[in-house]
Amino acid sequence: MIQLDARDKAILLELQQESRLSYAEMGSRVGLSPAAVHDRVKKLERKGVIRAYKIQVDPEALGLKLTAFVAIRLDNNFTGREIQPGLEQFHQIEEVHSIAGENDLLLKVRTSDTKALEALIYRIKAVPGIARITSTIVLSTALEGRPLVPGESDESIELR
Amino acid sequence: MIQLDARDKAILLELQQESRLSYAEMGSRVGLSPAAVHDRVKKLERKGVIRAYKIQVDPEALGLKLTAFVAIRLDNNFTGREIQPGLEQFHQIEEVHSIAGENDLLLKVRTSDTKALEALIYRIKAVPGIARITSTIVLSTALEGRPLVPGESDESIELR
DNA sequence: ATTGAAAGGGAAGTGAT
DNA sequence: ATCACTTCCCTTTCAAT
Repeated sequence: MIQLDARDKAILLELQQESRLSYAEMGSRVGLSPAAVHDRVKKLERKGVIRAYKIQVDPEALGLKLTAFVAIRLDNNFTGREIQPGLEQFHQIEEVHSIAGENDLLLKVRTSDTKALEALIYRIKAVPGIARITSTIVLSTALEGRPLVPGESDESIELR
Repeated sequence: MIQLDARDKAILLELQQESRLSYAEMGSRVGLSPAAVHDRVKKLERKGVIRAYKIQVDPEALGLKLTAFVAIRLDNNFTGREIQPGLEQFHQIEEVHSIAGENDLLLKVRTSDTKALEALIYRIKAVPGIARITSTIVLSTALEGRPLVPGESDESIELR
């Protein structure tokens, strides 16, 4: 695993919230010179810790007023890996997770409305290997896109 | 709702994948001058279509090797809104959705391992109003952080 | 990791179509 | 509303210490 010191973590935390900060501004926040911050950021990019620079868009502004989680159970002779290409074609699918439990896949999807969700579900059902679909509609989203905080190796010691 | 033309959508699609593009580069991609792109981006920021500029971090690099979805059922006399402040304190919670169905809330959480997840679940259980927790562990993630594509108002016509 | 210098890009204003 | 151009200033980038 990659070693990150407190300053790397501080930099990552800042950039997860506002990636357009100048190196000077970042430097004064974490206590480093602009060039030093620059070096660290470039290293984090090279190591793949920073995967991409993106914008977060308001889904509603794009007309995507409905979010849903779609759980999929596969036929016994299919794997998630085989199904995946058939799912990628649907741009409404934002995430695809392989999961443990009753179902095999969990998708996060966004559509304009229930009608579009219905259409999407029918098309997903047509993908070979899919046995059952269970959809859960999101009524509202309280938190989303929170910055990831590095896992402390001793988070569990508070269990007693 | 905000009106977005084809060029706005093209700009948003590009920025969702790479937000550090120069206005010159963006302009040549969508067929506009740098200044025109600049104007549009600023407008999209002002309208709130662009919510934030962020980096996407590799969770594993931060030691977050476990992702899970935690479904919560509330006691009948509690609402999701009342519970939310009690959940925000846990930085391991990346998303909180209020949902329809058997459960009331669906959380996306990230921890370093199963032990840390166990500790988190116990602490969530201590939040007043929470009746039952059902956790689903993510085995692998095939897709995540896909760009949102504007919802076409006629997506459902393919249903027949 | 800091300093300093050079190159590039962003922001804002202008006038014109 | 877009374009082409110009200006200034900040930022990025890379060299050297």
